[in-house]
Amino acid sequence: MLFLEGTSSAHLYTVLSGCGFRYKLLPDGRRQILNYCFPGDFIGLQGSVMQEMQHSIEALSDMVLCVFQREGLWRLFETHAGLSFDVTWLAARSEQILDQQLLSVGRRSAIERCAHLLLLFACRSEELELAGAPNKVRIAITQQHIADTLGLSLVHTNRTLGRLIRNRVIRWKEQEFEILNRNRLAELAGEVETAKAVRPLL
Amino acid sequence: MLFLEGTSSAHLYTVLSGCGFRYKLLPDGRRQILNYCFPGDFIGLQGSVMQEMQHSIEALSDMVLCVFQREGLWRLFETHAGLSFDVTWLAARSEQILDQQLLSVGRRSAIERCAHLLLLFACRSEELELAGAPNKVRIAITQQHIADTLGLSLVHTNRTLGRLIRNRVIRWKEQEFEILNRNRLAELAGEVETAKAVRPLL
DNA sequence: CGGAACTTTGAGTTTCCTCAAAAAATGTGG
DNA sequence: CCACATTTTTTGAGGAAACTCAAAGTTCCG
Repeated sequence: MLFLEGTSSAHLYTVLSGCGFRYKLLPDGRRQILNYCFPGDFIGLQGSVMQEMQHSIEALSDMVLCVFQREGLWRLFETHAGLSFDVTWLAARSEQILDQQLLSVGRRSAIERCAHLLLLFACRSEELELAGAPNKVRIAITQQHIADTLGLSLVHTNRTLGRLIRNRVIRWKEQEFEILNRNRLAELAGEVETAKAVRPLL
Repeated sequence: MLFLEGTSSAHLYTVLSGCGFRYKLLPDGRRQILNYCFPGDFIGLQGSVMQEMQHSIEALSDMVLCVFQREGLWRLFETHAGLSFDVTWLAARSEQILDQQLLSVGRRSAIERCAHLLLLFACRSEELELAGAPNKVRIAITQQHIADTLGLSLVHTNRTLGRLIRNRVIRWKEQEFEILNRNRLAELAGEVETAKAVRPLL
């Protein structure tokens, strides 16, 4: 599944299962991943509200989406105050996550960025109760995805993750990583873990 | 004027005049500016919707704000579908700008970041019709602000801007800069200028 | 006029990048 | 289950972008 930037997609989606990510490209191919979309997330609000999408979306695993008609958004606001409030809640929340990423990419070192991202994945995973075991996160990404999320090169990302692995802060096997030393990770990220917010169910 | 992170501000604001910026700090003082707030922008949606603000705000000039009660937001959704739609529109728009910044900070070189930011300022300034002369932007920021917006050090920012000035791409005097070669700037930024969106007036 | 804030420049260092290639894992068809 | 192609991870080496420290100019402002 793939939506391309610039297309005026007529739809809004809610992720029911699976996950994917939003990203932007520069003309020469450099890619920046903006955020990840997990179940419960809303996709396409920008495209619904603005003229066209300014980003692209790609799936990491099979996704099941609930589709809304774009024109329906306006009707939703007229007739379902509660739901439209939730839409706005989700928008505010994803803005918060973007804020965090921007802080990370702008001001944290490579190892701090990795620590913060892994912690973010862990938090979201727990929030969704996707987690089988605690501190284990199952997500189908490659190191290239991590590099493009953190604004680092693939090679440097690999070396930095390697450092975390060698120091027994995390473990990384196949499509899953495990946090061995959460305190150390939080210390590196330099941020208090975010209080879990009650998420509305759309 | 200053709002501190973590405080549970009971208010929502619309900027009527003046401008400011949102930012986050790391424990050791590193600062990342998230975005700038110009007239018409909405401040505090996150704080209204989530438990507390995760960022701080600082004014660059005297600001006149229109204050809403936080509890009023829910009532607004119930009674004024049109206005609540606009609130969401503004949220989607600021998310778009955050996306752009994230791309910039993550994947552009120092000179590309500067070019992109200057262009962004110019676009917003024109959109607001604050601009006296075309290609002139009046904004009360220091190079430290630019550095903290772009995730660069002050020294490197200074050298990079110096390069743009020496090459007659821009001019910089006091609280105002002028774009001398807009094409070159756009070329460096590597992005088509965004189509102007019709902004709702709150 | 003097102090504070901001800009500019120099010098040396570090982080992160690119290029290149090997090793390991994954997937595919026979 | 194996041979082969592809993708992903890992390692080495050298280079460039950006950083830090330090200090000198400038401008701003009371």
